[in-house]
Amino acid sequence: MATKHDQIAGSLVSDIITGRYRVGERLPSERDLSERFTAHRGAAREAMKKLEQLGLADVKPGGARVRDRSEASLDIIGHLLREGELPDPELVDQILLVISGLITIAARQLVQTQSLPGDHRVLTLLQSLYQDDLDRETHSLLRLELMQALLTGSQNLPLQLIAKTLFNQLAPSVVPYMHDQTEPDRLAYNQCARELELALLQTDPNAVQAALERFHELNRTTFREAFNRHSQTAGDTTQTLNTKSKGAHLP
Amino acid sequence: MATKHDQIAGSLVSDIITGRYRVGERLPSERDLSERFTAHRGAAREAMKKLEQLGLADVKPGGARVRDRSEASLDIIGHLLREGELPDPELVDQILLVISGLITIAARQLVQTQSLPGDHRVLTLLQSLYQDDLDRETHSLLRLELMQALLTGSQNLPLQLIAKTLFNQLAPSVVPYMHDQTEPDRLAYNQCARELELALLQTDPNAVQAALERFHELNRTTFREAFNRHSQTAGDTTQTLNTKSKGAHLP
DNA sequence: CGGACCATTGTGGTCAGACCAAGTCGAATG
DNA sequence: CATTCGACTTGGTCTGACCACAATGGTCCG
Repeated sequence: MATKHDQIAGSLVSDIITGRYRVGERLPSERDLSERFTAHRGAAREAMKKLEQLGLADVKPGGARVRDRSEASLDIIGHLLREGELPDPELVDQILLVISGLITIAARQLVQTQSLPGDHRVLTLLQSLYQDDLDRETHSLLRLELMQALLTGSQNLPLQLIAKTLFNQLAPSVVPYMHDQTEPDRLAYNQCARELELALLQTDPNAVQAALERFHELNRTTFREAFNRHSQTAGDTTQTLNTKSKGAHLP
Repeated sequence: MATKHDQIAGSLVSDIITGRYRVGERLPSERDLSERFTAHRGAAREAMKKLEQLGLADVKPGGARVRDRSEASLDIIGHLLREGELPDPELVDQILLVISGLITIAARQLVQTQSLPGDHRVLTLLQSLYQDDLDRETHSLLRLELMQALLTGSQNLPLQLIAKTLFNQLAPSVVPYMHDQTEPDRLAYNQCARELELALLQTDPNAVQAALERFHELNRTTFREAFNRHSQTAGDTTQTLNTKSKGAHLP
C-alpha cells in the first residue's frame, strides 16, 4: 500500500484531471480530507503540497482552489497519460512531436557551434546503426542513445532538462506496448542515418534537420503501429485498475 | 522576511548550484539544519522536500545526497539565472534558442493541422504589428502576444506547458534590463511579419519556419543589445548582501 | 431597505515532541 | 582480511496544539 499522502494526492489529482472539480472550485479542506481518509492532517497537508507543486491547485489561507490546466507544471503529463486505461494517443503524438523538435534544435545547435571531430559520440552511434545484424531491441536502444547523444552534444542545459522530463514521463506509459513492435524499416533507417551523417560532417543545419525529420517520421510510424495494435485488442476492458483481461479475438 | 523553510531551501539551493557541495556528497541532516537555522525540524524537512522537488537532491532514510545537475528539474533554470549578480548570458541565449524552437514547432503544427480562418488571432496580431505608430512597449507586447498565440494555436498542451515554464523562469531575470531597449528595426520586423502572414495563409510549414527564424533572430539581437548595455554599466553595483566586487574596467 | 462594518468561524501555516523503520558505519568476530 | 551484526543516525510519520489570515454571516448605521 502506498503511503497515506500518496493515496490522498492520487485521488485528488485524478479528480482534478478528469474534471470532477471545476476550475476555481474549492477543494476539500485539509481537515476534511484527513478525516475522510482516516489520516492525520499532516498527510492531507502533504497531499495538498503535492497538488500545489504540480500546479493543479492554488493553496493559500482560506482554502485551496483548482487551477486551470494550462497553469500546471509539465509534470502533469505523466498523470494525464496514466489517467485512462490506455494513454491518449493524441497526447502521445504531441509529446513525440515536441521531443522530435527538441532533438532537432539540439542537432542544429550541435553543428552550428562546433565542427564535431570524426570520433564524436553521435557519429560512432550512427555507424553502429548501419550494421545489418542488429536485433530489434539493440536497434531501438541505439536509436535512443543517438537521440540522447544529440541532446547532450548540444551543450544546452535547458534543452536537456526538458527532453529528459518529457521522456521520463512518456516512457512508463509507453514501454509496455513497445516490446513486440513490428520490424522497423531497416533500409529507410540506414538511408536516413547516412543522410544525417553526411549533414553532420558538412555542418549543414538545414540538411541535419531534413534528415532528422525523416528519422522522426520513421520512429513515429514505428511507434504508432505498435501502439495501434494494442489499442485494438484493448477494446472491451471495462475494469478500473485490476484484472485487466485483454480478450483479443479480432477477425 | 521569507518563511523559515524558504530561507533554508534557498541557502541549500544556492550552495548546491554554486558547487559548494559536490555531487554525491551528503547534505546536512534535517536535525542539523533545524538547529543551525534555529527552526523546527519540520521547516528543515520542507526545505529538503523542495530540494527533492527541484531534483537537486536525492533524499531518503539514511541521508540526503546531491544529485547531478543533469538530473534536475527544469525549475532550476530560474535559480541558475538568479545566482549571479547578472544572469549568465550564455544560459539566457540557450533559453531563447529553445523558446524560439518551441514556437516554431507550434507554428508548424498550427498550419499542418488546420488551415486557419482569416480572422485567426495570430493573423490579427500580425496585422497589428504592421502599424507604424506603435511605441516600443506596445510593439514588444504585441510580439509577446504573437508568440503566445502561436503556442496556444498549436493545441499542444506539453508544448504550451514547457514554453510557459521556461518563459516564467526567464522573465523575472530579464525584464529589468528590457525597459529601455534600443529601438527595434521596424522595417525588418514588418517585412518578416508579412512573410509569416503569407506563409501562414499558404499553410507552408517550411516558409513559416523560415519567417520565424528571421523573427527570432531579430528578437535575439534586440535583446542582446539591451542586455549587453546593462552588463557594461553594472560594474559598480555593490549592494545585495555580500558586496561582491568585480574589478573589470576594461577599455 | 441597502451598504459598510465587524466578530465569529474555518482555513492553511507553523511549531513542538515523540516514535518508527530503514539506512549507515564501525566494531567485534570468524 | 572479509563478513556479520548491532548501535546509532537519518528520514518518515504521527499526535496535538497554537497562530495569522481569509471567508462568512450577522449587526449596526445611514
